[in-house]
Amino acid sequence: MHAELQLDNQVCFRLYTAARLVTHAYTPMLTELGITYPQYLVLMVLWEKDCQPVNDIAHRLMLETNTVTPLLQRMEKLGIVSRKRGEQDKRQHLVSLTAKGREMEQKAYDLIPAGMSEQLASCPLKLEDYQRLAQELDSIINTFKK
Amino acid sequence: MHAELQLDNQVCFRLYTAARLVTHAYTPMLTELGITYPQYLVLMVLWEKDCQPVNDIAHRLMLETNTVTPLLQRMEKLGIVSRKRGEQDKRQHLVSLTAKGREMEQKAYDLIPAGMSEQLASCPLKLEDYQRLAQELDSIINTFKK
DNA sequence: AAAAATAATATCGCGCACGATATATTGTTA
DNA sequence: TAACAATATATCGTGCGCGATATTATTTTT
Repeated sequence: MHAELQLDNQVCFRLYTAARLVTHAYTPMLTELGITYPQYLVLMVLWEKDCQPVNDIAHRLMLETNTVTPLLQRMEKLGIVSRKRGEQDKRQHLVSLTAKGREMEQKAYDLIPAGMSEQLASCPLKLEDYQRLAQELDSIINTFKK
Repeated sequence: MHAELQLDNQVCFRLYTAARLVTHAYTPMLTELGITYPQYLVLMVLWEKDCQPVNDIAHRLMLETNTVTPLLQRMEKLGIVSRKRGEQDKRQHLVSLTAKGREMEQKAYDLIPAGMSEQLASCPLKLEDYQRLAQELDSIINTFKK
């Protein structure tokens, strides 16, 4: 009977559930693009700045490289990124978008914002709520990041 | 150059990251208990009400049964839950805590709130922020749940 | 410059999470 | 009551996510 151990009092459980459900809401659009949500995150990183080493991508997404490496290998098989050894530092693997990977930006822009805002129509939160939510999540992320 | 596709503008990426990092913060305490975070969630469900069918546990955690079944099988191997066929409905598997599973509630109470509040000390959010955050996450969860 | 430490990436193993499918039991309908 | 639909759970395959460890290349120290 410890109130601290009740599921309904857990912010972490809500984060865990909200993240799963919102990520899941992306899948119809992402399936049309032929990718998963983590792969979409990698694409966003590369659309911002092409040709980055594995470490930089991992840091940007706050993931371990042993998560990102297999992710990139799968994306390479899909033909959306290519990897080549660094010239000055041969330990690095530089990851670049292929033509297909670059073209997916426009498709994503056509599908995803519309698809998500449609699903969010019934959500009572307003723009300012999302902005504050983003700030509070950033506080939490900063508290726990290494 | 689509602002909608920039990582920094994504609430979903923040949810995904915050959930990962906060869950990760539980691991030192959970390792001491010998369980994982999803297993801890199942325990919280059973501490609230012992002896539940797989479906009820899955609904409470908003997970699919094909996620929960293997989770429970692992927990059975660990000796923290037991499963028996339902009497009136032989399709059901009723999941109950073992003595070990029940004893873990006190251990969890001793370890987890203290361990988490220690790590949260440097987080600028106040009690009222967490309460509003919980409400907003509930709005999001309600919007996307089936 | 050889040896040791560090850094970048990869590999392995395990536990989720879930779509698709299978199996057994119960409920419903013709 | 026999056929059919629905329900509860399980199994299988794939993709994360990460701790532990390995490999190769670079940097630092002796």
